[in-house]
Amino acid sequence: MAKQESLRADPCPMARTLYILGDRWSLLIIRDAFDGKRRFGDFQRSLGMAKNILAERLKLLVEEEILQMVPASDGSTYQEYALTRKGEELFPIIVAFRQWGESHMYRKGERHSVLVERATGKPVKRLELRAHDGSPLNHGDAFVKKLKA
Amino acid sequence: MAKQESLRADPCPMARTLYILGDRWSLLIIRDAFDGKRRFGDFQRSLGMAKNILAERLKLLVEEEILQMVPASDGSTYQEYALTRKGEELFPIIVAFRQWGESHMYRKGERHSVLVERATGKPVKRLELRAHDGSPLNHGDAFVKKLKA
DNA sequence: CAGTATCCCTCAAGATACTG
DNA sequence: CAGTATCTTGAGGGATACTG
Repeated sequence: MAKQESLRADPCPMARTLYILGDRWSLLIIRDAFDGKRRFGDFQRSLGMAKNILAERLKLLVEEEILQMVPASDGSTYQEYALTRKGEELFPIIVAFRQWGESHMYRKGERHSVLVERATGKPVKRLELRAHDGSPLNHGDAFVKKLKA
Repeated sequence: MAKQESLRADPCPMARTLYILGDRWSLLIIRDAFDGKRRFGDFQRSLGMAKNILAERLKLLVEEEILQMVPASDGSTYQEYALTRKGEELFPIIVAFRQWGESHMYRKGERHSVLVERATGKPVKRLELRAHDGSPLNHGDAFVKKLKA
């Protein structure tokens, strides 16, 4: 058990999403999933977190249909955790975090990993939001429209 | 006090970012900031969180130069919290969360708020990642390239 | 109004042992 | 190997009183 239930029913989409992802581990698990990890032990060794906590998080992520359990790709009897379509759609969140971190969380000269295009080997371009007319959409150019329940 | 120091020096940009944003409140504060809120009391009433916790979070966000304190826009003696450039660049993260939440955290028919373009009034388009050749970049098309320290 | 100072408590997280 | 079960700890968070 865990996780602040009040967020779950919040009217704001961000708050609801934070019910699942608003902690120190979930996004790192998902990062690892995008990185190709699928086995309980892979996550556990990669993240160095306690097994019961990992199990709890994985359970929530499966319940929320971000991960699904599938038969192991090798012949073994175990299950693996694979991203669902819903989980794959978290990719922009992961990339947004990565890119912001790359830009702002390193001292000059300090090296870090980079996300590159598989096809070209070039660093991935910045996530950009474009308006309907094709121009860049900045934060001042959008606002939240409240809808009545 | 608070916040897991180990993440702060992690080699992964995502992990470092989670040192600041990986909790249930920080991103909601920033969402409110994008929504135009600037005063301590605004945040406090909007989020309904304890004042000491809010003060703690605001302090970290100022230390990390995501918010800065500026003189109040009205004549009052108080300070306000404004997004820095670094803070404004969190916009894609906020939008990515919002859009994913809108797509996946509501039952069919359940209404929610929408982000619209100020100029056109149309809903903001999906954040998309494009490759250097202009084609859509999906999660399988990119990978993390490790750099040696 | 915008915080700070205390006190308290829950729960997220860790450690470890155990099981199919 | 992939978890579950237990126990413990500490930090994240809440409530409230106080201050410039």
